Amino acid sequence: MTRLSSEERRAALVRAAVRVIARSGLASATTRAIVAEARMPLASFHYAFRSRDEMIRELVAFVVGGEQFAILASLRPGVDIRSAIRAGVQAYFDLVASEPGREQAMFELLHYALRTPELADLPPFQYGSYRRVVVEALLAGAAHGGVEWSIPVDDLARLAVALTDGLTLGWLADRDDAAADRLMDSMADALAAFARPSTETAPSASTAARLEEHRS
Amino acid sequence: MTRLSSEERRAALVRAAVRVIARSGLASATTRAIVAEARMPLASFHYAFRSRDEMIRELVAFVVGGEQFAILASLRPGVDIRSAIRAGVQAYFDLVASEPGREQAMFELLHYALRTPELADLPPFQYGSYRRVVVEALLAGAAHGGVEWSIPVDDLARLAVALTDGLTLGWLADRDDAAADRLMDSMADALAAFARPSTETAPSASTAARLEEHRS
DNA sequence: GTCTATAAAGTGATAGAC
DNA sequence: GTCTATCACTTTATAGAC
Repeated sequence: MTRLSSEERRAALVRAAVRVIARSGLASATTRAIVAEARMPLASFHYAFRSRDEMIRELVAFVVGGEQFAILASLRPGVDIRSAIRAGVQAYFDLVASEPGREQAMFELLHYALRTPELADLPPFQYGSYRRVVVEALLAGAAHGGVEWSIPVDDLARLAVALTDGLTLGWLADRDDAAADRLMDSMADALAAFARPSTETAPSASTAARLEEHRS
Repeated sequence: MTRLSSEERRAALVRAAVRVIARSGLASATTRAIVAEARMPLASFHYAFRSRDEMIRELVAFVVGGEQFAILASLRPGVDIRSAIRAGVQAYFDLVASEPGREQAMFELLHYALRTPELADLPPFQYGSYRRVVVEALLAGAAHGGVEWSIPVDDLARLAVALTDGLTLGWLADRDDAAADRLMDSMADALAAFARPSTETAPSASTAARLEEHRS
């Protein structure tokens, strides 16, 4: 093994931890369970990480960064904004339904971080990251649909994230697929109600302006 | 002490556990921490409860039952439905903001129950209970405001619960009061959009009919 | 450098003295 | 009935053999 294995070991432990947490919950993700999943001896854990919390910090950054392509990948140009939103929400929900443990893990990590002072910076990072993805999707959707948003896109993103969180929690609680389907219809209606026909002749210029505004 | 103290002890331990969980999280709510909070010897815990999970089961029923008066108490007859919704959401949020640990505790209990097969019936009970309260509030609000809902009230309640869950999680993550305020405006707009002028001449009759329908 | 073996501090649950 | 004392086990983290 080369010296590079130190960095690789950290990554392997993080990936193993993600699997353990998704399968059995954060409380079951002991250092023993993680090294067993990664097929390593116990001491390797503290060889790679100073503490369990240090690994969790790296794990959150890893998972939050990776989770966000599904929605963006579901964007389809040329459809009306209500359909685009409905499809995007469906894509997110399909991801949740196909791997519920993964989404449960994200919530468990949030609540653990909220209770751990050393990890206090993770929740704002996690939700800031969610909103940034949704802002991009909303701007792209508006541009494709020839509409503009009647409230600041940051505020609309907050609403959309709140809705998806609520959708997820409600479905995790009772696993009612039909109810989730109806809820997604309502979500699409509610969000699309904030769209109005674009006043700009060049939609892309409007989009660029909002992007600039968002960067401030 | 009379024989009644057995029942009282259970209640005292549950109340102590609620305080410990709200203050320090579910993971810190060990049997030792709970009996210390209740000023009891350790053995009293297993004298009152067969196991820690048995107490958590009783705790969830206790807290879910008690949490629900704030929204209903905020109902004000005679105002338009959008204002009524906005005020109800604000009342809920004020409760969350005044005691964030309590709401965090509800989420932690949900996720713990989702990971504990013996407690699998608690999440549906918890969210069913939330929705039942919101259904009542929505029906009362519609009756007072002279409107009716354009989608089944059960579905609208699901949307409302999703929104409040998302509002709570987002605020817990970054504690942005101003953003929460704007989000509550959007929530009220979104929910009020599902109201339309009542077609019935007697709103109370319509309300009674829907209540009957809901009981089926 | 790597890992076995162990330390030190918790945990839920009980046996047995009062 | 009540509670002290303790069991059996698990946890994170590390010392020290290889």
